[in-house]
Amino acid sequence: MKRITIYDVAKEADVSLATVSRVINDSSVVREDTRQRVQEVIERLGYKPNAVAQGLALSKTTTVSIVMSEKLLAYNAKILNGLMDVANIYHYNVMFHTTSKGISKMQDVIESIIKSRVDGVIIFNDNFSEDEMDVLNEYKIPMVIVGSKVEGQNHDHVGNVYVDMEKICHDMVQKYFENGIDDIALVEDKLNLSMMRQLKAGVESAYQEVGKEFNNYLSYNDTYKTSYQYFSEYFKEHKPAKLNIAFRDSQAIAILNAAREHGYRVPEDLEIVTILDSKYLPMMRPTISAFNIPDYDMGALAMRMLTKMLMNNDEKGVQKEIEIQAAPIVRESTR
Amino acid sequence: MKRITIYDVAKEADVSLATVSRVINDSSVVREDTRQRVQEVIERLGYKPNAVAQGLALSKTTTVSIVMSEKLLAYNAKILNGLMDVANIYHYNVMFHTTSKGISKMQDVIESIIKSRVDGVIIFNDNFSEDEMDVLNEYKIPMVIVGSKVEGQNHDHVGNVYVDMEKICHDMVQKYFENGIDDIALVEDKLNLSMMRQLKAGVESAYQEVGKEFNNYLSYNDTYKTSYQYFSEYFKEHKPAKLNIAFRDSQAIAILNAAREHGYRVPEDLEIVTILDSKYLPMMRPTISAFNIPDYDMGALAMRMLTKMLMNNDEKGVQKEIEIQAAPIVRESTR
DNA sequence: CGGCAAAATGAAAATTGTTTCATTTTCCGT
DNA sequence: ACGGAAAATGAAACAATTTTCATTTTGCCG
Repeated sequence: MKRITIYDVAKEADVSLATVSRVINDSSVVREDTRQRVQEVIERLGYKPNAVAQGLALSKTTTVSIVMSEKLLAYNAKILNGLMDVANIYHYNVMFHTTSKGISKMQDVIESIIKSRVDGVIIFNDNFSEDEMDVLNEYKIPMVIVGSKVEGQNHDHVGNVYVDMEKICHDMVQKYFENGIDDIALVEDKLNLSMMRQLKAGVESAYQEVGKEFNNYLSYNDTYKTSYQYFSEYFKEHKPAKLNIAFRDSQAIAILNAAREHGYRVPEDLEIVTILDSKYLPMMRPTISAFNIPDYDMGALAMRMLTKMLMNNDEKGVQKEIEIQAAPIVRESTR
Repeated sequence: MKRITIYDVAKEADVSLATVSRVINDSSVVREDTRQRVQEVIERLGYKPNAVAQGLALSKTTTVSIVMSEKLLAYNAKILNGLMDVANIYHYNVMFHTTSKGISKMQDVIESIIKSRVDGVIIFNDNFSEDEMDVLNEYKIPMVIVGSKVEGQNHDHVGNVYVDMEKICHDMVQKYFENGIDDIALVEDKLNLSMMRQLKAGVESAYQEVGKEFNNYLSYNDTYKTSYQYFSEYFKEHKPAKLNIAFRDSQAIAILNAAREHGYRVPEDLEIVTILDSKYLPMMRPTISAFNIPDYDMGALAMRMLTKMLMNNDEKGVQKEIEIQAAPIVRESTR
């Protein structure tokens, strides 16, 4: 009933532990006939090395942690797919951590990351403070931060894969100015705060450049339903702005549905664009414009960066910062 | 630069390893003043127990594995949230595994689960064969299978949390019969094969009961786009069935958009219902009917079941089978 | 066939905890 | 203050591997 250990294999094959260990780890210094003998015993007994003991002996768990908020997870499974595929390719295990209000705080996650002795961590920029980063940094756990640009960090073993939405949003607004449109509204959001900041910065700077101030913020609603109700009310008293910038699909759809039910036409009376693309946008009538942010690739690149950092112990020659380009996807809701 | 171990703490606090271990584990047999002294040293040195060494010493990792296909993950992040929340409550770590065609096969996942010595596993019914279950079962790793009913298994440490769609689908079709409608079409899907089987079985049995045979299957298309194109073509030559049953949102939306563009009215000319609900269904015009499957709860219940199995070593008194009830959500696309 | 280098193997220490069992200390009643 | 029981502590074994260093075996050359 006991699990089979390296001892059992050694005894059965009449060799020492060291030799068994060597054949497990493909060490080249073992003679071909003994390798085969040991291998045969391993298979016959169904021996599987204990990764826990290996981890202890090697001070290396071949495991990386991924931490993201549950909200983000629900919205962004594709980035997780990218992370997982690359982790699998390099045979890393992944410990998965989520933060959610009430149940699991960042503090606890960090605690368990440290105790688990994972080799590295992937962490999403949002709801993750400077202090928390410093804690992990003290333990010299290589990490890559995904999502948006980390400012002013100069830590040696921290990588960063991000999209910069600021410029692209700035340029979009500028283009509307060129076409004589400056009646723009922006829906606040809390899904990804750091990206939201970039968005706001981009829009505001475009306004500043023409000597105006932007402050047409529409207030945040967590769900589609409340958002839709809000806009339904809002459009009773206000004419929609000519261009409406949302952050995620449900907000954009809320504007679309509410506006149309008030008799407005999209895109003739108002245009709608959202930052985060989703597969549902092309299903709407009219289809809704967005930006293409290659989530899967971001995940894949981030994990690849981390594996590189883990392999190069010296950490030379590993690019530690990658900016992903977003591209506008023009559909029927803008022109 | 070296990590602080229990030895360092013991020496600094002038006690034995055993005592330090006892204060870490809240053993009650240590005197209050020495506990405080040790605790103070632990904090001063910033000692964090090494979970890997603990795992080795205890033959227990306080870690559970979750395995699901990437496709399912993209569709069903909520169930993962349920799993994670409960895992966090009981302070279990989670190893996350995905299967994806090409990159990571179930075989490899099982291999790494065994090597990692996790305490238990949560696994989704789909693309997971009887044989594979047997392998895990040989290692006596407690597991709960989520998603749909596991037939004919009688293994001692296997739990099952599932929805049974068969009856509810059967009843739905029956109701349409009562209203004189028997012109029904069903869209094939491969997202969750076992659930799809239930769906088919339910529909077919309803037909059989009235002495007819059901075989109006519409073919499977992986994406919204191909699905939409398919229905656009299809409706050129065929009149839509009176009731169209899809499996997931994108298929239902494809039917909706294609049908309307051919001048059909929903729900007057055709009704549409989909098995899996999604938050986008209420955003459509008309809104689309579905079934409420409480994903979050399913995840939470599954993980709770597993934690119970892990705590009751005897495994008595743990309910090992839970059937979740689905409920129809009637929106505008049916009546 | 002896000698020697190279290759293969093994013994033992190291990794960081937990736990059992023996020993020491404390506390209590007298 | 003493005996004995109870409580606290410590020494050592144990968990399953890797790795270093010493030892043995092999192979080759003269």
